[in-house]
Amino acid sequence: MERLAVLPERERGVCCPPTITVRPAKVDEITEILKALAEPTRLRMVIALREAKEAVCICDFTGSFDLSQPTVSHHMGKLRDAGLVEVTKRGIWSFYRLAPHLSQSARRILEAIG
Amino acid sequence: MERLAVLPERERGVCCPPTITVRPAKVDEITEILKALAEPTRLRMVIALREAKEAVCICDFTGSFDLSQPTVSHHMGKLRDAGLVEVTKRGIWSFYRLAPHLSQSARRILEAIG
DNA sequence: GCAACCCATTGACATCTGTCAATGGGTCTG
DNA sequence: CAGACCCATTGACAGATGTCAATGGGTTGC
Repeated sequence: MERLAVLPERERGVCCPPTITVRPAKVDEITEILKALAEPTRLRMVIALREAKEAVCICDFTGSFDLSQPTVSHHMGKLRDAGLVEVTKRGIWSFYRLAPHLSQSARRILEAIG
Repeated sequence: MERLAVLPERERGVCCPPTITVRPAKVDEITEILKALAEPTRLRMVIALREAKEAVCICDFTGSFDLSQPTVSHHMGKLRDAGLVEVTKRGIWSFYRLAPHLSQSARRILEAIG
């Protein structure tokens, strides 16, 4: 009721394009980060890496997630493509951690989730 | 180099499942929010609504985004399904605003973007 | 050298997603 | 009432995405 009162007055055929202050490049950057995180497995991976004291290898995730190893590897690759995680190989293992130099956007989003 | 030193020691065949502290229900909730935002058009819509003083109608977005009206409506429907926006109809217009009672997760993510 | 192990890539497949044209419902003006 | 306007839904289609089996490369231990 009272809420209707604050609706703007409008005239037929006249629209009011909203002001978009964000630069298109930034929209794309944030979208890429959000796309990487908008999947349950990848979200759990990132949260786990955020909490982890040490780097985590693929076999650790393969053991705890109910997914095949290629699928786990595929998701980690997406996170890597988005620049959110970093890999270090030693011996037969690939150890992953959150990227140390994340953009401010990425850092803020990672802090906001979970 | 020095980074290798902090890699955990591992034994073949023995993996260390990472600790997942987040509840599965919360993972799903956050994933749904991120999925809704992980698209350029919807991200711009949400940012515009966040900046807007007044509610915004579909025709406003249709005018400024280079997309057909059904597509704009489709994206707004996704934001509505995710509970991020709220609609009030008056006359021939549908006015959208950010949902007034967002979950804490949603609020934190919305603050982190843009 | 050989077998076991870890991991990434490829190929294949079903599902999801973004887009538009067409349509129809609802509302206002003349 | 008739026409113009705003919007949501439907149907259709191309492209992206998540998943696994199969494969191969690289490394370690025997």
